[in-house]
Amino acid sequence: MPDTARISRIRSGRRTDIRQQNERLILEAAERVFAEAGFGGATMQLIADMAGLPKANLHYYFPTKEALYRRVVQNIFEIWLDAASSFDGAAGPVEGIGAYVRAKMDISRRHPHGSKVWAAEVMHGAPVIQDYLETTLRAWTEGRMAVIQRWIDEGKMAPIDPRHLLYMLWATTQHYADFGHQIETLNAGEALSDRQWREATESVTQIILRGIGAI
Amino acid sequence: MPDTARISRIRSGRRTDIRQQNERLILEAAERVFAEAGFGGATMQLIADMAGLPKANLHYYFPTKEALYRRVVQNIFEIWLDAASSFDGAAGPVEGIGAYVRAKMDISRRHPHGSKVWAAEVMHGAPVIQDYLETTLRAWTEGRMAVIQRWIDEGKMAPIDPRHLLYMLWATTQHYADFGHQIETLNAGEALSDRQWREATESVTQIILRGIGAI
DNA sequence: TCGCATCCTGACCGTATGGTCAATACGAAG
DNA sequence: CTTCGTATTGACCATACGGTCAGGATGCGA
Repeated sequence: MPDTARISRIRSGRRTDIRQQNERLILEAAERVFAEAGFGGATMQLIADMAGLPKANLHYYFPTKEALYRRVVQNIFEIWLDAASSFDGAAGPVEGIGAYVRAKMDISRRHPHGSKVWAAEVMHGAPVIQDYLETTLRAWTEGRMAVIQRWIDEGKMAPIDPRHLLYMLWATTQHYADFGHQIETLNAGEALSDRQWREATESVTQIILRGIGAI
Repeated sequence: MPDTARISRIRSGRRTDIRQQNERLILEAAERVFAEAGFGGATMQLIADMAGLPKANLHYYFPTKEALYRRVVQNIFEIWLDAASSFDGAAGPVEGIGAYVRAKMDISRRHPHGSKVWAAEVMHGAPVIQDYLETTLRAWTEGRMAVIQRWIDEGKMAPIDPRHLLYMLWATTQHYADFGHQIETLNAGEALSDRQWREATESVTQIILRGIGAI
């Protein structure tokens, strides 16, 4: 029924806007609350207050707390996977890994809440995204490991175990989001400035690129 | 009243054993449950079941859930600080950082639950250990930064920002505990073997030591 | 055996939370 | 103005949870 579909889409143009806007509002609030309180510590009431909506309205858009949480985790996972593009099409480790570190540090700065939700989800045994780990993430990882191995074979870097290099990249970049509070405390209670973020990115990139013998 | 104190200590020798044993039992169960479910998701009932004690008994030894949680976090913090000794008295970065990485990887393997509880606590804004961060951790960090800076001045390693090097050490080593489930999933669902732990430690050590120009 | 401190625990309570629902408001189309 | 699908919301409910408490068990010293 292309007709009714089109009509419905046209007719509900305004309504669709409301739906999208409210869903976005709720998802942003949820991301923050889940990150700061954890799944168990987060309450629908708190998310509702932060989104400026009555609690019952949340259940109109998301049937359960778990469904809302699931969407938040999925959103993060997609953002996170997008950074993969920085890795691809690079001639060697200096460009590829350099770009990847920069992209991931950028995500840590722009989506600290999302990174924390992801970290907590994995720490709890990945109850809702286990299948993603086993399919998408595993495939992604194997693909990049192959790329790194090729660089090694081509003599563009030292013979490092690609797996542990990837873990190191993830750990180091995500640390600036997940442990942002600790870093801030050790920075005299101040959030990192633009300059400090640049220095952090630079330090990480330098140590790793030199560490794998690409410089 | 040293007399009564001594008498009491002697008389309750057996009782003290019971107390210590039960507290340890509860703390171990709590560490596991807090790590797997988070503070909000953990229930006293679940901890009690895992410890093999009735719930009311938990409240006999620990007045509140928060008090129990606080003890768990403090325990981890102490274990974690002990790894500092590996850092001290080292002639240079190869010995010092090498030993530190080995010690921290060992902690990640032996106390994965503790590491996760610590990570979650920091991610939530360190509600119960903020003062530790501002005092003990800050002092510890500044001390090690000075050591690293000295090594740099002595030409034993490249001029890396000591702060970001420390963050990198923490991030990388703790990743093997905090994201252990993800690592396991990417390892065909198998926990890392002795050999794989050794390889991981070796990879991390190699990349970092080469990355800071100490090799 | 008795007294006493420690330890144990089933039953209970107040509260907070996720979720439901019926009633209502809204707004576009005809 | 009427109709109808969508969006809104206050009131409500069942449940689960942290915490309490009174009564009892245990075991050691005198």
